[in-house]
Amino acid sequence: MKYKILEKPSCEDGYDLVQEALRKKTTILIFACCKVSYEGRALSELNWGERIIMIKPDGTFLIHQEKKVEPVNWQPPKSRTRSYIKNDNLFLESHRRTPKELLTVEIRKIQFINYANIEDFEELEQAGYEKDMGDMIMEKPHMIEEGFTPTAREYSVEHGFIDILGKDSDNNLMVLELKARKAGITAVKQLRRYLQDLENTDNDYLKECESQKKKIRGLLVAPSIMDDALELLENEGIEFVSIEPPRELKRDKKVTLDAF
Amino acid sequence: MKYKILEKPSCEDGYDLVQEALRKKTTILIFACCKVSYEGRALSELNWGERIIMIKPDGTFLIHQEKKVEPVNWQPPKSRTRSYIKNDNLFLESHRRTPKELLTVEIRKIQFINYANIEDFEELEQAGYEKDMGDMIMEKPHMIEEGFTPTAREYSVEHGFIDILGKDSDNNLMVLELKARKAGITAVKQLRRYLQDLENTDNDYLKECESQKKKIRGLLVAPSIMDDALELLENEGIEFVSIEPPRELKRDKKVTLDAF
DNA sequence: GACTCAATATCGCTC
DNA sequence: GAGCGATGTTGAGTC
Repeated sequence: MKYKILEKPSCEDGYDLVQEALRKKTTILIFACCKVSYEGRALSELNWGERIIMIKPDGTFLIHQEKKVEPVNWQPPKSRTRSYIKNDNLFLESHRRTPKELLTVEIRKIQFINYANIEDFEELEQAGYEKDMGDMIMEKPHMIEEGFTPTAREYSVEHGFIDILGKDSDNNLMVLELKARKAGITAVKQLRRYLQDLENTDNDYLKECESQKKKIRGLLVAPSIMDDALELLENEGIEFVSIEPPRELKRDKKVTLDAF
Repeated sequence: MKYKILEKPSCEDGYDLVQEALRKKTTILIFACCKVSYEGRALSELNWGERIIMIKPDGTFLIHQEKKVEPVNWQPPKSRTRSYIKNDNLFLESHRRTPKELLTVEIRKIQFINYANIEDFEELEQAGYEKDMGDMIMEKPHMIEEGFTPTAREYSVEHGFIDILGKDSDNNLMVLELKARKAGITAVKQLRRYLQDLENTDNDYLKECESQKKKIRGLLVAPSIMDDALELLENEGIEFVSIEPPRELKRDKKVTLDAF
């Protein structure tokens, strides 16, 4: 059966449906008056009120109030759900091992409850992120400037990773910090710290640069930059390169490639 | 009416129910075969498949697949939902102004659809966070050590805010960095940066400290600490104080206080 | 499993 | 509305 719905069932009938749904590994939706308590990484209590409960076949457990994107309480995938009747109420428990977390829902009045056998074989295709930008720049380094040659990606320094490291046509070292959205002052500070890290590092290549009087150029690469960030960047002698993150889905790309 | 459910309705009937639900500002749940596209801060496409759609009266729009805690696509509160019929299919659009974002769902087969008038006047009560730790330490400073006196909270320095600033019994300056969970190396680095910031700041009190040969003590306060963080901390001459975040709900506290 | 980093992060708070 | 920090962040990739 694809799905089953019970309207205003007793807690006992609700319990039977939950058991059936868990056995069949289906997705459960409940609209009910409930009370919620959580203990684990933190501690929380939510008094009686109506909410929507969703339990997914992967163990995910969500409780939504009528506001906000985020669930008021939840458990992550691989949590174990069990249910029982106590004092005529329906209890749902979701348990996680590491870290030890327990979510307990006490239901006293079910408005409706259902389970659904979801058939979905598709995955989200997306674009427009920092990684896509990095991929694009590695493929087409001339987007940064003529003669730019990337030499490393995710290059580790004291305070983090430099997104892209490379050389310009004069063999100056170039340090690229990528942002997929409008760059703020934090992005400039981050890049500044990486540049300091590089200067403090004992690195043969850098020593060679120094002996040849090569510069280290810092470049912030983003679609746009905030005013205060631009000011700090100019004071620090860092350059700004405006590049939009690629807005092309892989599927579109694949289609384009297939055409040739 | 508290709620309404339609099983396997036509897209036209589904459209009517959506319109009614939007007018009544209720929460909508739909289990249907749909196709989703999003364009805004990023870009995404999700091909035909069955999902659960939730639209809340605050404008929140969620699309859940059968896995994960996070929705596969969504819009935040205050988004505007509209619906229409095109090519015999039901379209749902959720639009946001700033930043400009559009989520479009095309539904070709509805398994069930309902709206629910949720009554919920409760808010989540929680404990076990960094803020609770700070409150506790401000109330009971001797938890840090005998003679500790807090002087400021959220004290602003170049790279951020010092959680708690204070003095020990010898009038040495104490800089506390709080973490509600196991402290990692980033917490130590953060504290180290704040200490550097303080030393670089032109501050009368600090000058006075210097003239009196007072020290600046950095303290990382957390329930526990990772090995590498402990190593760095010891090298930096920073102290570690183990304190568990308070696990007491405000309601419990209130009851306790009322008892006296 | 632990660690690191990005995210359409979301959310609450301050300015 | 922008900016900043915390989050039971989640999720993905790497080691």
